[in-house]
Amino acid sequence: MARTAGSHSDITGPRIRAAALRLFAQHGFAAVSMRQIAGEVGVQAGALYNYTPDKQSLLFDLMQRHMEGLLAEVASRVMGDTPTDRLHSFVRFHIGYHIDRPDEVFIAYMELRSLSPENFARIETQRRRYEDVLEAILQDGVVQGAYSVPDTKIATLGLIAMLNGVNTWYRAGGRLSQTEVEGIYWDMARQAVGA
Amino acid sequence: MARTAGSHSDITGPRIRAAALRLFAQHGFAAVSMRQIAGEVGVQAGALYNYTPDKQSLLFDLMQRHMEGLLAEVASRVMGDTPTDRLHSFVRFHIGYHIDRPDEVFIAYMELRSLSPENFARIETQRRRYEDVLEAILQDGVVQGAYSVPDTKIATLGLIAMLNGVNTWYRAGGRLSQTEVEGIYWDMARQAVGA
DNA sequence: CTTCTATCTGAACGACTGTTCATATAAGCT
DNA sequence: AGCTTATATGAACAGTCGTTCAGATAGAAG
Repeated sequence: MARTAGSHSDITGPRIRAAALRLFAQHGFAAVSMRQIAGEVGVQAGALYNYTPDKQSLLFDLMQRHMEGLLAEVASRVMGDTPTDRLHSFVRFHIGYHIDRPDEVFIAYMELRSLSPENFARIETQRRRYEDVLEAILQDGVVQGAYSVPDTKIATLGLIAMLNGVNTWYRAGGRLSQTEVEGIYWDMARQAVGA
Repeated sequence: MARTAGSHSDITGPRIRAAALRLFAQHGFAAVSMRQIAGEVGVQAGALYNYTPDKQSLLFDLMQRHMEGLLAEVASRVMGDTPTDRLHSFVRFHIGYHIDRPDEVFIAYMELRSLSPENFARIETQRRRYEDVLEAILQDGVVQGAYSVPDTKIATLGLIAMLNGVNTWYRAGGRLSQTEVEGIYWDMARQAVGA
C-alpha cells in the first residue's frame, strides 16, 4: 500500500510541522523520534523525508517560521506617536502574540541548544532584531527624558524576560482575562522604566 | 581490571553529579547518554549504577539538591525591617545565587518536563515555596501601603521571570559587574512594584 | 484507457540507548 | 599476612534511533 486516498503534499507538510511542533514543545527535540511524529500524522517514518532533509532541518524550519512571523507582525502592529504609546502597544502585542503561540514560543527559547551552530546563528540574529525593536523605543524615551533607564540593553532584556514569563502560567479561561494580564504587565513595565 | 587506584565513593559520586549537571545543561537531559557521563568521569557506564538507581533519579537528585540549597539560603539571607529592605535583599540574593549556579538554574527550569510525574510534583512544590517568599514580601508592602501592586501573585511571577533573565546574558568579566547588575535590576524591580 | 509522477510503505542499515550482571581487584580490617 | 567488602569492568540484553531505498499505488495528464 502506498499513497493513501486523499493525501497530498499540501496537507501532509503542514500536518508534519504541526505534529513536530506539539511534540517538540511537550517532550523536547531530543526526546521525540521521527517515528513518533510520523505516527501522529498517520504515516510511516520514511515519508517524513519527502518534506524535510533531516530532523534538524525540521526543528530549524519551525523556529525560522516563528521568528519571521514575529518580526513581520511586530513591525506592522507596534506603533504610536510617543515612546510610551509605542511601549504600550509593544507590551500588548508581545503578550498577545506569545499567548496565542505557546508551543512556538517554548521551542524558540528552549531548543536553541539543539540547533546546529549555523542554524543557531541565524535564529539568534532574528531574536536580536526583535529585541532591537523594544530597545529603540526605550532609547527614544530616554532621549526625550520620559524614562529613567540607566541601561537600555539590560532594560530591554529584563522587560522581555518579564513578559515571556506570562507563558509559563497563563491559561485561557483562567482567573485573569488576556486584557487584564496585559493591563497588569503594562503597569509593571511602565513603572519599571520610570515612565 | 576493576577499581582503579585511588578511587572512592566519596570522590566518584560528586564527580558523576558534576558531569551530569554540565552535560544536561549543555545538551539537555534526553540528549545525554549514561555513557557520555561515565566517559566524562573516566569510568564505564555500569559503574554509574553504584550511585544512582537510574538516569531519572540522577536528574531528580540534581534538581532536588539545587532547590533545597536555594530554599535554605533564601531563608537565611533575605531579611530587613521594612518590606522594601527585604525586597532589596531578595533581589540581590536571587541574582547572586543564580549567577553563581548557571547550570543548576538552567536545568531546574528547563528539564521539568523530563521529570516523572511524582518527581515533577515534588520540585514544583519547592519552587512554589520559593515564590511564596517573594510574594509574602510584596503582600507586606501592599498592606503597609508602600507598593502599588494590583495582583501580588502575578507581580511575583513577573519579577522572578525578569530576574531569571539575567542568567541568559550575564557573563563574569563582561561589560557589567555583578554589583552593577544588581543595582540596575533593583531599580527596575522597585519601580515595577511602585515602591 | 494508458502513462507518468508524486507520494507513501515496509524493510533494512549500523549505531546507539538504559540497564543488568558475573567477574575482578584494590583498599581496609583483623 | 589473609579476608572481606566496596567499587569497578566489560560484555551482553532487547529495544530504539535517524536515515535510506526499492517497490507499490493513487491521482493527474494526455
